[in-house]
Amino acid sequence: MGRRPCCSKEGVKRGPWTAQEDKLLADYIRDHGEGKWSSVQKQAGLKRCGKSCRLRWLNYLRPNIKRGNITQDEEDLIIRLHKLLGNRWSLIAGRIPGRTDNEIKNYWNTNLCKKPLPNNFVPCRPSEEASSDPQQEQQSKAEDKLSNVPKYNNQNAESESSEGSLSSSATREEEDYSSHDLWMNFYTREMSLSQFLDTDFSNMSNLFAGVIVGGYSSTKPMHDDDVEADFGAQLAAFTDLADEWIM
DNA sequence: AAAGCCGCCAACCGCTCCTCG
DNA sequence: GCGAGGAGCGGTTGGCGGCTT
Repeated sequence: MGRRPCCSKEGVKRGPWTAQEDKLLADYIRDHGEGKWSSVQKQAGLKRCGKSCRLRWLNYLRPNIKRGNITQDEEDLIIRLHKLLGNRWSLIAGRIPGRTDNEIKNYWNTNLCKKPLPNNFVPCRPSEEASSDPQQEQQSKAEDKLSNVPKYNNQNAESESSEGSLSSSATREEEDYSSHDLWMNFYTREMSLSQFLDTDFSNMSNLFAGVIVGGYSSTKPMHDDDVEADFGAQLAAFTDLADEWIM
């Protein structure tokens, strides 16, 4: 295949993990804690590279991991978060207690990617030509900015979920918000994060809403500098507010 | 029964980001 | 400021099991 192994050292084992290897890794992390992956190989007596150990721990051995059976609520949340964050699987996973980025990514690619989603939302990978499109480039910058949003810790995520408004049975606001109204309600805390994420952004016209809806869709107009400036300001405010979510 | 196909998912790779000296 | 090494992330691959022909 021509692929270079991630660990060039001789004697580093690859492929499926055995129960014995799992035990060695789990014991090591129990005694020494997470991190220092590069020293795991030496100190735990594993013939695995640090990256492999880290992946195995995060995706399989870590406590409180839920496996399989993605619920309808979780699926709804994944769709909404993907709408908001794009392919930021680790960010999405950070907001869904017990799920790993790898599992969510796999679930998306094998299930949700095939499902028809509302509006003009394009859930799968961005098209190749996107990078050469100025509008797409602007959006890409916006997504980069959004990627700075820090992780929403699990307790917060759970408390959000427990409010019930993230569930599929949540009652949607019938109002056709302008994005400004939406933004002011969210900003003044009259609207919770759950309600914010539950909003039907497709009814909104301006760029901010477009980015939230958009993911990788390419239908957003970009006409003049004022619109761009407004978009930038809202996006910056959004990022700042996101910082507060985890406080 | 067997061969081929397909979907799922664990694991790997390459890249970027972060930290530290 | 810069480079090296480690950590983390997203895209991709490949093995395996189930299904179809």
